[in-house]
Amino acid sequence: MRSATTSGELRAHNRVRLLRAVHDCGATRTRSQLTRDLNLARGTASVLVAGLAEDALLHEEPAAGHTRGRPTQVPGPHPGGPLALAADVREDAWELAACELGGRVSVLEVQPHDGTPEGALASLGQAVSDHLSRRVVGLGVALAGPVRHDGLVDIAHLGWRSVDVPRLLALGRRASGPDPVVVGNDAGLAALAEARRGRLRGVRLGLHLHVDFDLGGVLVVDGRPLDGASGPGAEFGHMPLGGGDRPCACGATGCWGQEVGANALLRHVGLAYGGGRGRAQAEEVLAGSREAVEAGARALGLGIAALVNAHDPEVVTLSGHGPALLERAGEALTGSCAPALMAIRRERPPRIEAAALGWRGTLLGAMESVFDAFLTPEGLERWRETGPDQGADTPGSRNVTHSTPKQKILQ
Amino acid sequence: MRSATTSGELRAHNRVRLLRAVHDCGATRTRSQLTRDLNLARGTASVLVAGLAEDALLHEEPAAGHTRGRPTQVPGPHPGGPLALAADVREDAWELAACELGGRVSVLEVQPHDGTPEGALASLGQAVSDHLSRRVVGLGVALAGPVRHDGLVDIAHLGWRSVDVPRLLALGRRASGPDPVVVGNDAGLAALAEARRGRLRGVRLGLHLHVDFDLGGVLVVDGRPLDGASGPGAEFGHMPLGGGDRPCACGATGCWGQEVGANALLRHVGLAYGGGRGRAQAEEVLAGSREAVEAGARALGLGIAALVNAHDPEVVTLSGHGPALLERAGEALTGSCAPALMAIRRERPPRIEAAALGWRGTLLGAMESVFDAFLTPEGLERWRETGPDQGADTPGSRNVTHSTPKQKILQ
DNA sequence: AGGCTTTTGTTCACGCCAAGAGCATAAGCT
DNA sequence: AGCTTATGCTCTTGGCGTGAACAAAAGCCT
Repeated sequence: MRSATTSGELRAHNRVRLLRAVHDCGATRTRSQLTRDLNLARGTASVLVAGLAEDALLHEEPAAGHTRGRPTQVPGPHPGGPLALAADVREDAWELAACELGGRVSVLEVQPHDGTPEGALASLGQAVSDHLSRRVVGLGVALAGPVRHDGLVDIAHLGWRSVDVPRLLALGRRASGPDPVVVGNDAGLAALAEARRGRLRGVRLGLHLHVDFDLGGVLVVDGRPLDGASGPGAEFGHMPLGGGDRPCACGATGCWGQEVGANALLRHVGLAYGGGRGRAQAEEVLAGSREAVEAGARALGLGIAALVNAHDPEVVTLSGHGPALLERAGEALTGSCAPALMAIRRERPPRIEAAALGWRGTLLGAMESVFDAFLTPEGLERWRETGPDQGADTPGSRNVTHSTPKQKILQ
Repeated sequence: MRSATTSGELRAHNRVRLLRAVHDCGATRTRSQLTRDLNLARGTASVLVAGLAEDALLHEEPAAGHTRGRPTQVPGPHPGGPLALAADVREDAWELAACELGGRVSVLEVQPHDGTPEGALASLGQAVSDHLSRRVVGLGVALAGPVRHDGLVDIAHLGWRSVDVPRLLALGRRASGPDPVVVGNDAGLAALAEARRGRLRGVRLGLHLHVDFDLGGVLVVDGRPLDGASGPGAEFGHMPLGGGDRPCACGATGCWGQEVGANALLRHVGLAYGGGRGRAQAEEVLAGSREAVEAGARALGLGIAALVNAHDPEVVTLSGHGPALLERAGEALTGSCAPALMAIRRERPPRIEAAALGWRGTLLGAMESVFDAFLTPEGLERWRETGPDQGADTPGSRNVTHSTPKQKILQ
């Protein structure tokens, strides 16, 4: 968030701070707590809350437990307030959910698909279209592959090459779709969710690794996954850290991800792998074959050591199949990790933990990415202009200018 | 910089913005340019500049070339303004310099030392003490090894183990030393300098690699090198990216830095290496042995490819011996880099460039690290309180409270 | 039950800040 | 010498957060 330089921007800035605080705590904190936490005067908080309530962004409800003193209120999502649509697209199905401010998720639809870009995205686009309303402030889509800033996606194991996700989503949709449409990869979005509502909360530098068929990972800096120059990063799986030397579908050789994910497990026990099939079998291997699991865990530990040497994160979190590897072969993991650490890192090695949000993280991350775009001075200003819930409470009391047209933001 | 939330902080914030703009451009821009660039009203700029001039932070001089209209002024360092002390400690000598706002450097002393922590740091501490004055707003020290947040430093090739740099610097110094004392490693500081005054200026995500005896490297995010949890990062040299499998002095195996720096060059031609000796010979090898140079360049390129896969930086900059490797064996470098890239990275690979500041970067980075601490609302407030150039221009015109004591900040 | 204490919300006067208009200034240009 | 142009300065204006005074709404105590 760019910081305020004029007194006018101050107000917008404080509106965002308050709304973000409500969102980040899941609408659990009372107004008086928020006032203290944000270092506001009570009077300022009054004005801010009143303004946000009038704009259908907040709605206060009485707090549950009291002690003494005048009872305080808990600001939470407004019944007519903003909604983020979030979609998680996996190899054989997608899931679409609506999320309100504060993070409450309602699953709207789950549908299988045939794995082709068109098959997966056209049906999702239709579902998105069905659930559009003035309340929708954006769509976040999680996909299992590298995403470029222009929305093009490659998913090697599904054979997706430079797939234009926003365009395919728009098939059969009415004129104006959700705005913005944020496309991100599963590992990066899982990391984002973990940073906001999981184990990486409050962590200045964390490392998140997401184990699915492949391995994805990112650094989380000050609560935000680190983007690359041409798109979200999250490609730690394509460094040669696992000790192998297989050619990888990505075009490089010896990629770490080749040795760690579900594909590696399947390969290890001689099953067919690749193409995005075999989730069920992989889970059987994970439960059954100690040897395959330990091999994966060792490769995971080896790479973690290299990344810890280089980046010195405070915590390493694992999502997807990662927690299972940690639970069933934790000693193999740490046993391969420790000797590969620099001596000075061994004194205080980072914690290696299961992510708090598990597989749900990718969907929650898609939601957070939408709210990240919304919870800005610009996002709130647009909400005011497009005017949801117009005139219901206070007819004619506002001078709304319906001037600025919606603008497409892709990242 | 934490952003303003009250109207009082607004002024402090804008003072910082203006001063930072003057510093970052090297005191070249005119007041009218700055006013436009920072989106200030002319009146606001007037007040800000007047205030900063009264506090002995800025001094305006007439601009050189005019066109039409009333001539404008160029704000630059005040003759009694803040000075940053910056030291570059190498294996056999140190250099101490004083830097004014805007970045002009005056070398104060250069002295050889015996390579021991005491030998190097006591004499440097004495020199620092000799040049202390009320104008000094901090000391930055660049060292060739990992630094922890508490100021402890390890330099494997010099045998420094958990050396308490601030303490040794204080030997024989009078009661109050410079404040803050910022200790950083050479690669990280070179990256910082490059981010502010070199090729990484304005780059959102860059990768900087510093080749000396070993190899150091960091990501530069939004103009700042990425710190680790327990200290500045800059340890990319200790990932297994170079294709070797030698045990490293750091305690791990196969470290990339083993294959790239001056030590690797010396080893490649059968000369003694390690212990921080052999800078002259290494430069001869660099000039003479094509084979050794190409081996180093290949290892460098291989690691760069892995890092580009993972992080997707916009530019990769090389300092120390890096530019020589690039110049004398650029094809070997790119030849080993390209095939190790993911296919999607090959389409638009990042530029690999020599750093603009060369070996000077470490010293300049040490300076920037001091100004980074100073150019904050807190830093400027302290300057006001400790009151440089008190009452010279405007005796008794200010109500200065000499209350807040100096406070030690180490990082 | 009634009064007291405690905490929170509301209102308003105040001070501070940046914006912006009007005017002054100092050059180049004709 | 007078005009044009860009910049600096000053003063008024509107907006914002602060903090004090007051009101409100509960729990607590006698």
